[in-house]
Amino acid sequence: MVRTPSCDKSGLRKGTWTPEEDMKLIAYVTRYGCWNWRQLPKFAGLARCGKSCRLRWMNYLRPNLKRGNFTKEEEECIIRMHKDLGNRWSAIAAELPGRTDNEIKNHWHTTLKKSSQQSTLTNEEARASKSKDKRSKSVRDSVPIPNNGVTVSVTLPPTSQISDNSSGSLSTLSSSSDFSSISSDHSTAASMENLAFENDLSFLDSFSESFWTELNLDNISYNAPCEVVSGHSGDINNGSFQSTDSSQIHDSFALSPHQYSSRQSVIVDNDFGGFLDAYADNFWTQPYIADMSHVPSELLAPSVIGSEYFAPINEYQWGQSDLYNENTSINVPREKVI
DNA sequence: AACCGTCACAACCGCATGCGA
DNA sequence: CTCGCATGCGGTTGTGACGGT
Repeated sequence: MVRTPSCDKSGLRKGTWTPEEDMKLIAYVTRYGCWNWRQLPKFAGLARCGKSCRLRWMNYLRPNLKRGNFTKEEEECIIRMHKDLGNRWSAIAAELPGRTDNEIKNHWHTTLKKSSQQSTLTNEEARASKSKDKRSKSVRDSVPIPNNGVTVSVTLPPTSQISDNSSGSLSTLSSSSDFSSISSDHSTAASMENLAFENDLSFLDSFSESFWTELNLDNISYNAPCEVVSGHSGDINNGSFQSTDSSQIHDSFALSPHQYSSRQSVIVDNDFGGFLDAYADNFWTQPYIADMSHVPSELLAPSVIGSEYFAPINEYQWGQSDLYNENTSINVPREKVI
């Protein structure tokens, strides 16, 4: 089967995203959702391939992403699940809300993998020492041998307690006998042996206390006090929005004090530094308005032709219109609420 | 100060999979 | 059933920051 290239190589930007690009993507996805990643960059005014946009959104710009250092609990979870699942990063990420598979994968390769290997070695050393101890004990039965492999007993909750959706998708180590999906590096003898030490995370203690200092950036994730706008729950991209309190969510634009007067009226604040500051502090309470001047008028949300009126986003509803269907390429995403 | 190696992270690439025409 | 498209996934690469020499 011939596959058309996902990226038209000509004229498309690659590499690091600029704040301006981020802003355009955020503005577009916030407003219209990701109805079609491939078409999206065209309408969002981005010289990127859809794949790049999707990656950027999923791995970096999504509102409920937890950024910053991994907590001890998260790392323990990753390590344990990696033992269980191997390199199935997306499955691991599913158990860690706010973390992306890419983030977990990177963290594994840069930090946890070494620690895990170190742990394996330590365990083997400990075992070797133990067996040596046994043997010598049987011979001498008196001289104590210091155990270099520090073994700290860590009681971990069973997988099912980590996340309530683990049933079915994950199996605990004890019940999992099929490691066929486990990657090669995991299926090494050492790793397989290490399976026997599933709860032995002694290596974690080799890190200094400061290592575990949590840079808790939860506040960055969306947590705006708000109320729901009827018709949708703010669910962009399959549940990206999750309010952390009992309040419900509506479009970020609905919170906006800004009223803009024309389709061509655009970026409220061209200060990208300010944009990033806003992103860090109260991102989802601040409006970002994309330059839609390049978008054909018929593709934009309804506006009153001939007037300067362009309806704020909270006047539209998600999923209420037959015109909006994420499986189609028709990109009139919302209908106006009369 | 300059160079170099390492680390962490963002982004890219190719393949797999699901789905609709 | 085949084909083509959209998206997901995991491996790999690129790059900037940082510390050591």
